[in-house]
Amino acid sequence: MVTLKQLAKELEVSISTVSKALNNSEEIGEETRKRVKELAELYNYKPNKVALSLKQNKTKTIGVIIPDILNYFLSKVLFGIEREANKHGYNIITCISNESLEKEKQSLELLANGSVDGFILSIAEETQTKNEINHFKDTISQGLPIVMFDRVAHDVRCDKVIVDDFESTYSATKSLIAEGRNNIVFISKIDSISVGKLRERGYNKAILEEGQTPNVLIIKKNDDTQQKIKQLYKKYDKIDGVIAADSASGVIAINMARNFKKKVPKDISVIGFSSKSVSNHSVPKLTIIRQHAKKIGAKAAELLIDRLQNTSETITTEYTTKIVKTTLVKSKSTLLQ
Amino acid sequence: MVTLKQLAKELEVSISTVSKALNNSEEIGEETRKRVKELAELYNYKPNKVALSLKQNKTKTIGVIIPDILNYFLSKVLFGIEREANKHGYNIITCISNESLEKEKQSLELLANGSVDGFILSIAEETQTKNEINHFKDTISQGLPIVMFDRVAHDVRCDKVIVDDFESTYSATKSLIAEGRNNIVFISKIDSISVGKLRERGYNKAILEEGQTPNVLIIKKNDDTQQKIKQLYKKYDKIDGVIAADSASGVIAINMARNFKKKVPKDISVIGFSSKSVSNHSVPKLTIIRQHAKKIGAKAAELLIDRLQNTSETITTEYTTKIVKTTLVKSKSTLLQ
DNA sequence: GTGAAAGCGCTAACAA
DNA sequence: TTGTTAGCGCTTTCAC
Repeated sequence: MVTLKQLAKELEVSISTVSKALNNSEEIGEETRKRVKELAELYNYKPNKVALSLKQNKTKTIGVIIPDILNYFLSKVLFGIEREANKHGYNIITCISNESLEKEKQSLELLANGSVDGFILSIAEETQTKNEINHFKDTISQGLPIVMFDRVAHDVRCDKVIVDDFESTYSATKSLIAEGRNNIVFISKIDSISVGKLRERGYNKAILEEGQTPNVLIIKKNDDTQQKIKQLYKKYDKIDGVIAADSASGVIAINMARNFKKKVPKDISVIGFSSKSVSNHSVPKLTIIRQHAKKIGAKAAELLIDRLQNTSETITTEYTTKIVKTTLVKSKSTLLQ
Repeated sequence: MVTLKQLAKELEVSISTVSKALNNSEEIGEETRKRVKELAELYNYKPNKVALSLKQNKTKTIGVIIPDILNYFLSKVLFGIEREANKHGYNIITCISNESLEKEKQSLELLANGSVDGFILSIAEETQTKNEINHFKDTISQGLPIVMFDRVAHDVRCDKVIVDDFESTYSATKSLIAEGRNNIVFISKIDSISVGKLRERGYNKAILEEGQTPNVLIIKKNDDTQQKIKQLYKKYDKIDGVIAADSASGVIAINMARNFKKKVPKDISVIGFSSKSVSNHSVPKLTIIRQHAKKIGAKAAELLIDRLQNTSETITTEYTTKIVKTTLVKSKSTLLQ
């Protein structure tokens, strides 16, 4: 990489002249500016990012910590973050906590050494079950702002972007009830995280309001989802509706239904929290609750960057919690229009 | 963040003393070392990463450019890269080219300003169709090593990690033939990228060797995969085998087969390039060609880091192409054991 | 055993 | 209009 020094030497001017010329300073004469720029162009000069970061005490880099990169929703949020960040000239350093508290702590500490200007994260499962939040508080008090999305800790004072998990599950359940279903089961592989619990509560509320009895199937990490759903259908042959809290269960519920001579959506309706591309995996396609993952990511990035750029009175600014509303996208796994 | 300067001031010693003490230099007296370390501990001192990078002219950061973060295989490779990189004390900056040549170029240029020590990437679709490779060559000649994985450019001299696409598709096709299938169709949504072409060739070779006629269904980006597969089944009712080049088509082929009263695997066998978790989306589960994505990522990271650390005679070192062999993982969508 | 000083690449206040 | 200098945080050589 060419440096200012080398350009200066070759042009026989001082380093600061070169620097100013390249930054279009009015101080520098037309003629010199032109010469400098030409040489810089020729050598494909690019200001050294590291030096700039050191000088300006900011890196234009965001640390993103996500629990699981193989989760479609989370990847999509990451996508949204990356795009929005890029738009504002920020890069992202990605760490994967792998649902582990320890790794999450490490990542936070490792990047809190000047590598990034702030964090965007979704909390690891272990962190949620152990209810640990001190590492977040420490980071924030070191002056590094955090924006949490999806799985958030309400006791940490920071910006947040969340989904209306409770309401959307409530109304999805209601819509199945409106179809005339009265044996609706709730299937969840994400029982242990906050959003999973919220969704279950939304389902419960809707069911109880109708005087029906909740029926919940929790699938654990190492369970065989197909087996579990098969057993469910075997045990309750009256099931006529499924609300799936995760992206796979809904698809599997549809595909498995045929083994029990249940026609979808004639005999049973299915709605899942999933994405368009996964909803394609079942025949008929799954009706989904879309979470607008990209938008969540973009919003999180926007909030963080706003905060980073309002250097002045960061302290006084109140923290925001933005709710990104879900959308029910109807496919052929449900009856209602 | 506390700096050496602040520690030095408080301890009433010089900055260099503090630095040396923290680095366990033998030059510094036992007593002083202890005092320094205690204060550093107290203030939770961490050496500023940016300053270190500037001083040592390396960032311990790897730039990763992937075409599509929503592709399960690519995300999984990213996971492998991240884990291996972390193990060696490296962080990763992720850029998503979104299959665009322009974005790929930009990312490369943007990070080639001292932000990273080298790159790991898989080539964007547009880059492959336009057969552009100069941006890679430029980056390498600037002294930033590149490791390519999966979709590689053979004309660029750099380390590569690839899958045995041709051979594995060839032998998967052969295995269906061995089951007695003689109307095997090849379905691909990744026609335009190098690996897609290799897989198709592997299929063709196996089919032609048996004197059968290849039958290929190409699905374009905006096509409805379910519709396409439905039409296929309608048009060729003799189909008794499917080789799917991408992760979704195999799953859909299975789930759609039932609409045509085809029993899987009695009447039709299906094999797809996919992952364990997606293979679960079909009933019965899809037999897959596993690509060991995490291993590919880990290997790529290993190759890059090796090269970065052999500072001495990088030039003389020959470039490696590592082939990570796939594994056929049998489920209930095929007959053979 | 400890400290002063240079230098990594850059910007910017100040001097000329 | 151009140059000198200091300084961002750190390591390291060399002097004391």
